[in-house]
Formats: sequence, structure tokens, C-alpha cells
Amino acid sequence: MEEALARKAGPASRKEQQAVVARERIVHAVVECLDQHGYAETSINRIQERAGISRGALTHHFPSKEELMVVTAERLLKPTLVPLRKGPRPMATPEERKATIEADIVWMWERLVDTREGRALLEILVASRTDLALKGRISETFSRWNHTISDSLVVNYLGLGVAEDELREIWTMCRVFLRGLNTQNQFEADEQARRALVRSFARMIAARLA
Amino acid sequence: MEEALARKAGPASRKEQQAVVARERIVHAVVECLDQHGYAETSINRIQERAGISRGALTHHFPSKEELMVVTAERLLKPTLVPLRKGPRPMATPEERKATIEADIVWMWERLVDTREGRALLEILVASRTDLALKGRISETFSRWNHTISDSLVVNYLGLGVAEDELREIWTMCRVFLRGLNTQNQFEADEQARRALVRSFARMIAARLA
DNA sequence: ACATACAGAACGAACGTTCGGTTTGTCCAG
DNA sequence: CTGGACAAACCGAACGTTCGTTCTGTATGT
Repeated sequence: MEEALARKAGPASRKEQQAVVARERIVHAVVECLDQHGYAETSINRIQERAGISRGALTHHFPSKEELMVVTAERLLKPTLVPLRKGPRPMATPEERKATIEADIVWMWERLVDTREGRALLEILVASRTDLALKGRISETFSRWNHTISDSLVVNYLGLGVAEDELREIWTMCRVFLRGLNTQNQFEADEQARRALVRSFARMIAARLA
Repeated sequence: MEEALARKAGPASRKEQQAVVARERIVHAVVECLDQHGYAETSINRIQERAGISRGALTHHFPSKEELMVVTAERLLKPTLVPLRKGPRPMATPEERKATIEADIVWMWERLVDTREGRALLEILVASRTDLALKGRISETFSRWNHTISDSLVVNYLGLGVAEDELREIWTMCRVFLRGLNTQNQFEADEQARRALVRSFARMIAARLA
């Protein structure tokens, strides 16, 4: 017990490092497979090949496919919780505020949603709607993420003279919209059109907020 | 040839009726399975059981699973092309226009998107992103539907003093948003909260249009 | 020494598809 | 009207694959 805690602080042992590296490789392979082949076609075989790891090693680290998906989902949600953007955020004048908010939404689309990770998450999200076993293990994670990121966004944009409840609602709309846009490819192949849609939406939200 | 055409006009022969009924039962079963079990778990076996039809009959009408999904998708898109809502649409004053637009969006959510059919369509949509064979057979249908419904909506809301291009853009946003909301269950279990989100979004769009 | 990391064979179950056989309407020659 | 050829509707067994999981054995770091 104490040893485990102590090791957490210091450099991990070589064996632990191995395990961590292997698990990372596997999860990364899962993300790639989900993005490229979708949930239904993301089989253990495919993951194993993509990760360059034996069947036994995979089952050793992740005893079931469900476990694999739960860990992958958590991994996919984690980096999106980091503060929005680095660098200066000029929000003095209403015009600057508008521009910042627009840029933030475009950034979310390009860096969080319209990415391998964003698409992989959507696959898990859709799959867990009907896979009750998976849903049971993952829904709390999703729900918690939803609240956490909502809190984070509220903090970032408080002081615009907008009530907190309204802020939460508006940013939830943004997340919903961007997620929906991730399935718009089938209807509108043109990527530029989709980007334009993001900008228009961002402008509408910015007008509402600033 | 002429007989086939002649029969199309008059009542179909009994054999054709049989075929049509069977195909309808099958497609209906597919929709139910997609909604309830998702794309990955919608197997031929399950469809056959749900439809109450033998394995042979199913394969006779739909030689492959791909065929089944293509026909189902077309079936799912068809009814959404009907004119928006029946009944009088008071749009004289700006206030009435706002109220009508809001009601239309809520109606879309409740009657088209948040339904068995809407969820089933989402399953096919997500699956066809990575299933290239399916995508190849279905993408044109999706694209055509997108344009058709866009045209229909433009016609309905022209005369509000909004440019046609902007109208198209705004209603595309609506479709994207509502589709995204169909995956919000995982994050927000409360149905009332989702309905409230629809209303808020509708209010924002109405304000933009009227 | 011992636990963990890794390897791969083998498992039964379920998948989508193929195929030969049976039933049932349709249609025209007699 | 009627009989019989024909095609379509329907049936279910069997196919080869692939799935996720289980299990026994080996290598390696602690």
C-alpha cells in the first residue's frame, strides 16, 4: 500500500513502465480503429494487429472488450478538460469578446471534435446508447465529464453579464451542435461548408453572449 | 412491361402485395432493432425473429445486409420530406412568426428526431461513416435528401426578409443541433433538460429569423 | 521465489451468406 | 373453365469466418 503510493510519486519501476507503455499503445490503437473502422468493426484482432501486440498481452492488460472501451473513453475525455486555450485572451471591448468566443468555438471544433479522438468518442457514445453493459460502466464518467466541463466553461466566461444558468445552457448547445456536426459528413461532403457552418454558429453564439 | 406499368396503377396482384407486406414488416423490424440494439447488434437473426419471418424469406427479399440497410435508410428519410406541419400557420406579426418557428423546431425534435426512426437513422448514419461499401450505396441518398429538405424549408420560410443562403444555413444548423442532441442522453439523462435545451435553441433561432 | 508481462493455441457461439427443396400465386394454351 | 408450366415466395439446413473469451505455457523483472 505505502509502497504503491511511494512509487506513484517517484519514477515507476521498469515493469510498471512496460505495462503503462503497452496499455498506452493499445488504447491508441483502439482510438485509431474506432475512427477508421467504427465501433462494430473494431475487433480484438484488429486492435492487436494495429498495436503490434500479441493476443495474450492484450487480454492480459484488458480482460474484456468492455474494459477496453471504458478505459479508452476515459482517456478520450481527459484531455478535453484542460483549460480552453493558452495565450492572452483579450476581452476588454465587446468586439474583442465576440472575436474571442468565436475563436474558442472554432478551436473546439478543430482541436477537439473534428479529430480522430472526437470521432472515436462519438463511436463509443453511440454504441453505449444500446450496449447496456457498457453504458452501465461508462455513463457516470460521461455525466461527470459533462458537469466538469460545464463548470470550467462557466468560470471562463463569467463576467460577461450573462447569468450562470444561461451560460451553462449556451455552452451545452455548443457541445451538442459540434457533436452533431461530426455526423454531417454524410450529408455534406464539402469540408469547407462545414467549417463555414461552425463559423456561422460561433457568430450566433458570440452575439448572444457578448 | 406494359403489364407491370398497368398493374402499378391499379391494385397490385396478390403476389406483389405479399412481397410488399413482407418487405415492410422486415424494414419495420430493422428500425426497431436499430433503435433498441444499435447497428452492431442488429443481426440478421434478430431481424428475422423480430419480423416473424423465416430466414429464407428475409434473404429472398434482401440478399445482403447492406441492401437491407440501404432500403431502411431510404424508408427513414422519406416521411421527413412531407411539408412541415398541417394547419394554419399564423405569421402576420413578428411575434407570431417567432412562435411559429419555435413550435416548428420543437415539432421536428419530438416528431422526427427523438423517435425510433430518428435514432435508427442515426445508427445507420454513424455506421456508414466507416462502412465504405454501405457509404458508397447510401451517400447519394443522404446528399439528395439534404438538398431536398433544405429547399423545402427555404420555401416555407421565405418572405421573412432573410436571404435564401442564410435561411439554408440556419436550418442546416437546426438539423445538426437536433442530431447532436440525439446523443446527449449519455451526458444528461434528464429528458426535461433536453427538451428545455430544444426550446432555448428554438428561441435563439426564432430571434435570428423573425 | 514469485508475481507480472507476454505469447499463442483452442473454444463455442454467432455472424452473414449460399443453396437445394417446397409451396403458392400467375398466366396462357387447350 | 381448366390444367400445367413457370416464376416468385418461402423455408431451413449447412457453410466458412470471425468474434470475444479462456486457458496453458514461457520469459522477465523484482
